[in-house]
Amino acid sequence: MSRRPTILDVAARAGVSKSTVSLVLQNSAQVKAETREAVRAAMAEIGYVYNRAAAQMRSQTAGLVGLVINDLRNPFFTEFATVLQMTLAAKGYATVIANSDEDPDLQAKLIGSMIEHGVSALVVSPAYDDAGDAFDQIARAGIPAMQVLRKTDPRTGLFPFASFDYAAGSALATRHLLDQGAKRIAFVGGMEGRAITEERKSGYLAELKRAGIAPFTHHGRSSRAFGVEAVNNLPDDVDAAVCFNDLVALGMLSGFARAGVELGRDFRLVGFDDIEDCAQVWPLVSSIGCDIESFAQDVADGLLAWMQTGETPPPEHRAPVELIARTSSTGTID
Amino acid sequence: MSRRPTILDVAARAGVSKSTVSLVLQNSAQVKAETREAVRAAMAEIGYVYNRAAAQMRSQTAGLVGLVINDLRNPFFTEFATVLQMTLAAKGYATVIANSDEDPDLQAKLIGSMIEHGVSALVVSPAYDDAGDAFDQIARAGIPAMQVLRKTDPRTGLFPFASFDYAAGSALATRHLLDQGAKRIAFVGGMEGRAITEERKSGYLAELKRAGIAPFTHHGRSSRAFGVEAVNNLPDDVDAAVCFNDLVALGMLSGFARAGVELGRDFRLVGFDDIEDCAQVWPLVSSIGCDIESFAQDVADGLLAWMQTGETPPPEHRAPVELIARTSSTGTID
DNA sequence: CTGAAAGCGCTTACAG
DNA sequence: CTGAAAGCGCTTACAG
Repeated sequence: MSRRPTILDVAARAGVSKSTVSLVLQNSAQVKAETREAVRAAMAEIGYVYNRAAAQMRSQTAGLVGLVINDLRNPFFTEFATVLQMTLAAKGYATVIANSDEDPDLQAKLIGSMIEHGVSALVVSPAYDDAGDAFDQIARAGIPAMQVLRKTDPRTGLFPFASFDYAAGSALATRHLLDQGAKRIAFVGGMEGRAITEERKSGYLAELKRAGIAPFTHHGRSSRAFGVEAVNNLPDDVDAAVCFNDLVALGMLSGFARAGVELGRDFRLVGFDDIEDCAQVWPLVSSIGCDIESFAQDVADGLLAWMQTGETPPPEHRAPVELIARTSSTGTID
Repeated sequence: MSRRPTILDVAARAGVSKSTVSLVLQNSAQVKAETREAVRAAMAEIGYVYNRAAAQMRSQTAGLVGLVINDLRNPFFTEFATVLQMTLAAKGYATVIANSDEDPDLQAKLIGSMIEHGVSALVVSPAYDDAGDAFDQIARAGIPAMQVLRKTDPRTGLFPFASFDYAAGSALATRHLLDQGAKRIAFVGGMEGRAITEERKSGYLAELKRAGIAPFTHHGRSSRAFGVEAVNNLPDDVDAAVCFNDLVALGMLSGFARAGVELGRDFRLVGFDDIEDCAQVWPLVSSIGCDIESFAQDVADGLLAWMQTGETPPPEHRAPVELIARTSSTGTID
């Protein structure tokens, strides 16, 4: 039990040269099947473990992908991270995951650390208010990197942006609420001025304009807590709401439950993202479904192609969304 | 813009030898402050990026920690993973995170990959039904590794186990429900026979025995969906429940809301884990608080000590838990 | 299809 | 406090 065995030990054991062992490790077709088997057997016998650091140093590629997320505790991002990690793992890439916790300085540090670790590519759902350091760093390192779900760097040629068609989503939600007979619809949640808030609001505003109804927006944090409080901060004539996201909608659901207001009858609600909870609370919460699983897979596939063939993903990709109408907006039970 | 600069380029620029540059990189005290500054300046000027693969190869340490989680989508584990990652990042370690999705084969592959990447330590919340491959692999590699929240390998000397004092938790919950006047208390959720289920059940069984009341257990998956259905599968005289976890409790909450049963009055409920949602749904859900944030920090600290000083954590650590009584069991509003 | 040689970018004793 | 030299374990042309 001295040191870990190396390819030299494997070579000695199998009676071949170390180059041959290296070729076997890379599944090269130029090694005879028989030789390959002998080498594999030798590896198993002596308990050889591939040393990626050495390989990485020589070949300049680590089989490592970095993922930096602004809020990893948000189930929407967790699901994204999980599917991305699993898809990449299936292709032989390990994923270094980090939560920037909406902190641009931490984000810059994390990205720097990942670059040092030699990640082959990065996926970033960026914190807002970044001074540009994060992506400048990546640009200097010349690593393929994508912006997902949030865009903070305008260089989408360099850092392609992938997200959902949020404007279409809120338009769908608004039209649906009007169809259900809503007279005055509020838009609740989301920090004013942020790109994602404005996108999600734009479809709502467009539909209301078309219907000749005045909008009412109540902005704020995208949390359950904000949703709970929002219930008490709406004008009396508001009888429906499009929420910035499901967390806000779920918070409003709790607030209304507490206040004895029956959702789907006294008030109509549509969330955004269709996280799992929407179908598991009562009343069931209508939402704009963003198929995060397919989205994460698409991102993974695009990234793999980029790393392997050099083919850059399109500068902007908008995944389709759909309305999932449930009790909170229809009042019907299923 | 040819290749990335190396310490040789930095040395040339700063007018020192490459050893000096290396020492500066390691914050060695033997370099004069003045020299250090000159070297740092040179690095910044030429855009030097530390190459960890090379360092790792020579020093045999990567500054990388592996985290393998059986279900990364579960908010309890997400929180754990997030805090662990952030604590390690603050100490200069990057974290490779992977979701084994309860699949022992995938788990073995992921651990193998992490070992190849040269992780300095591993933290595993293992999938059940592992044939032992996972930890055997780690044992062979001789890497510090901890089992957290679930124990599947009995070698706690080699793989220390850290978790919460679950038995005390369910005893607390049961006693509390009895104090509230519950006559017949069920234990709902958790797969029968699994260590964690049996632990969480043991305190419940002990308290009921003490009170001379017959237990009623309804086992099953630890999901909201199971909780929703469980509501319809309890004997009529059951008027309270200790749930295996909060997901089950939240599912039951939805089920009762749908059935028009008022929690805290018609039925009393205590969950387990005290995830964020408990305080944000309505009625508020009582739960056994497991301070996952402190726990994750303790695990991180223990692991850092182990890596740095070789001091092994205790074979078994049980973090204390507390009862958080809320509306679902007390019927009172705050 | 296989072998001998060079080199990836660092760290680590060792001399000075 | 600083410099010259060896070597970590692979991959990569290049010969054969």
